[in-house]
This record gives sequence, structure tokens and C-alpha cells, in this order.
Amino acid sequence: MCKEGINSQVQPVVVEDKSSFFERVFEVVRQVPYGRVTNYGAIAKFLGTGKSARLVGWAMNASHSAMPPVPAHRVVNRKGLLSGKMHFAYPEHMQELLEEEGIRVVNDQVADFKELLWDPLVEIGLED
DNA sequence: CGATTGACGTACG
DNA sequence: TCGTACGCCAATC
Repeated sequence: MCKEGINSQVQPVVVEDKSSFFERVFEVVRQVPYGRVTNYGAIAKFLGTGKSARLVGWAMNASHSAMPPVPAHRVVNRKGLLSGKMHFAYPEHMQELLEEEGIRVVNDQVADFKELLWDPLVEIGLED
């Protein structure tokens, strides 16, 4: 009799742990303003992980499933190099997105990267 | 369960 | 400035 009705079937709710490192990375990246870029180390350090910048990159790997979408194209390495362009739909996609925002990319590297760099530790850190 | 890899960064020479 | 070595944590083999 424990046989419940059809509508009694339990549906596995796919709830992502917001406590996960990835979610935090997604949030920070989503805070990156238009026409600006950030680097993995800044995000990692902002989250308190510090040297685990690699995890940020790994988190971006899952960013394709993140909702809302994460502007991963605004995230580059500390050299301003489009290290993750290979993981986009196509390598040129990342550069196109950046140029679309007015960011000039030369030799797979962000021009004036230092000026366009948006550091959450500085921007958000002082705000919040 | 151990070894390897990875969209990185820092330290050292 | 450049190349090498190491750490970091999670996923994959």
C-alpha cells in the first residue's frame, strides 16, 4: 500500500551547491563589467583560495552549465593571454567576444590589459 | 585508491 | 625577461 500515486514519484532535484567553489567563481566573473577583463589569480585570491588559480580555470570548464551564463571570455591569465580560447566554441570566439566589447586583442593577448584589468579584490573589495 | 592532468601563479636561478 | 620547479584542488584515467 505504500504504492503511491503516479504523482508521488520523487524527482531528483538538481540543486547545485552554491557553497561550491565553482559557483563562487561564476558569481565573481559575472561581476566583471562590460569591456573589462580579469585574471584567474585575482578571482582565486578574492575567494581566499589564493594560489589555487587552477581551480578557477577548472571552474570555468563547468561554466558552460552555469546559469546565468558566465562571461568566461573576460577571464584571462595574469599575462592577459587568452589561455582559455581553445575551450570556446572555436578558438577565435573568445577574441571576437572581447573585440566586440571594445577590447583590443593582439597576438592572443589583451592590449592594455593592465588598464582593462578588473580586480575583484580592488573593485568589490573596497565596495563590499 | 594512486597517478596524471589542467582555461594558473609564484618562487628561484 | 625567460625557463624550470613546485603548489593548489578537483576531475579523470
